[in-house]
Amino acid sequence: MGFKPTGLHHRNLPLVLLQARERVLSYFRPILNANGITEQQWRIVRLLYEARSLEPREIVEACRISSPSMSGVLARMEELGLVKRRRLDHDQRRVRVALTPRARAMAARMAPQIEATYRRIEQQVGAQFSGRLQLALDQLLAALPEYEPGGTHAEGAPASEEDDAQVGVFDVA
Amino acid sequence: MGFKPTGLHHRNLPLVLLQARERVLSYFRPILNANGITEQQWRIVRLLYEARSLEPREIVEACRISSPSMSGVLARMEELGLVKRRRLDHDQRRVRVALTPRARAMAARMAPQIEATYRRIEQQVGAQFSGRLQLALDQLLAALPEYEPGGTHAEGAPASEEDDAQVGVFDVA
DNA sequence: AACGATTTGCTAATCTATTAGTGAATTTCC
DNA sequence: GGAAATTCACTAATAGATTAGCAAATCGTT
Repeated sequence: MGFKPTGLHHRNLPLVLLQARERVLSYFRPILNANGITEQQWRIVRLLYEARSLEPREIVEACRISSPSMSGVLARMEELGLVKRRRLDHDQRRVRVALTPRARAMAARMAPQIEATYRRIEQQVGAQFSGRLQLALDQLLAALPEYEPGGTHAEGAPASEEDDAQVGVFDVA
Repeated sequence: MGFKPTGLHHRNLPLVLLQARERVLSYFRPILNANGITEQQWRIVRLLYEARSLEPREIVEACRISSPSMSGVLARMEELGLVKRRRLDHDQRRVRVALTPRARAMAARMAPQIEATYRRIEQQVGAQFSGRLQLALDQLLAALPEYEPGGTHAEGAPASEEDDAQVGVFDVA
């Protein structure tokens, strides 16, 4: 048989995750475009819509936007009148970011469209499957610590092939 | 209770997928960096390592890199001696891309490291869970068609809340 | 109080993404 | 056979990612 010995037996998991993300995102992109907002900007708007105000490093962590990028993103958003930044009194290094009333109004206007889109997606793939996928991703993030190239101390409890029945959520009948 | 009526009841699924992808990718990034190759370049190298030669539009589709980006990416890779491009005789528009021997050697050298990293990840999260997550992502991609803003014709069989038992793979006991 | 180390936000340079648009070659339809 | 539409690769402009590095403020220790 035309078997090619590439030695790569595993699928490209980061690529599959990228494909899944882009597929889902294709349903939301029209909403973002209609509101003249980028993907990253929406992640920040949505976060601040629920958290009221945060510091840049917290937004960086939650939205997975790199610190250098965040600087420019927040500057543009302030320019657009979406957020306002103010220095903290007791620590002049730090900054507090919050949505402007205009941005809050936009988020309130977008929320029902976003929710309706999630319902549409759940209709396509099944609500139960959708929920279980969410859970699976959460479990992955919980079980798989961020890898740091220099870190010699192994964190997180490794789950072996034998004892992963304790994970439980995806057990088949 | 301090309940905030934001109207956003669903988690940010694209963000969770992004977090999962970046978490997994953090394990592979050192390998890519050690070989002086970017993420996108590795996706292309890996694809061509198994497919021998492809046309740009096929690589665009498989690697989720936009067509305009692909032009620059391939030009840089050709500059670096990773790929070679040649026009097709019977159709002067089209191009055929293949790895150089040097790039094939690099891929062969990287393959065992990549595989070892997958085994390490499976040790952390459990091999069964890892396999089921792969399946879940494949099912999502199969059940959820790409959304196109102008498309009036609904494709793909929608799975309702009631009949999603047919999905089967994630059924609990 | 002062020193060094850390944290925080920022800038700079290079690469990639996104969107729009151009030109050339091919296919389709008449 | 020829015109129109489509396909394909590429270019240009703006935004974001990545890496490295910097200055200022704070913290910890002495």
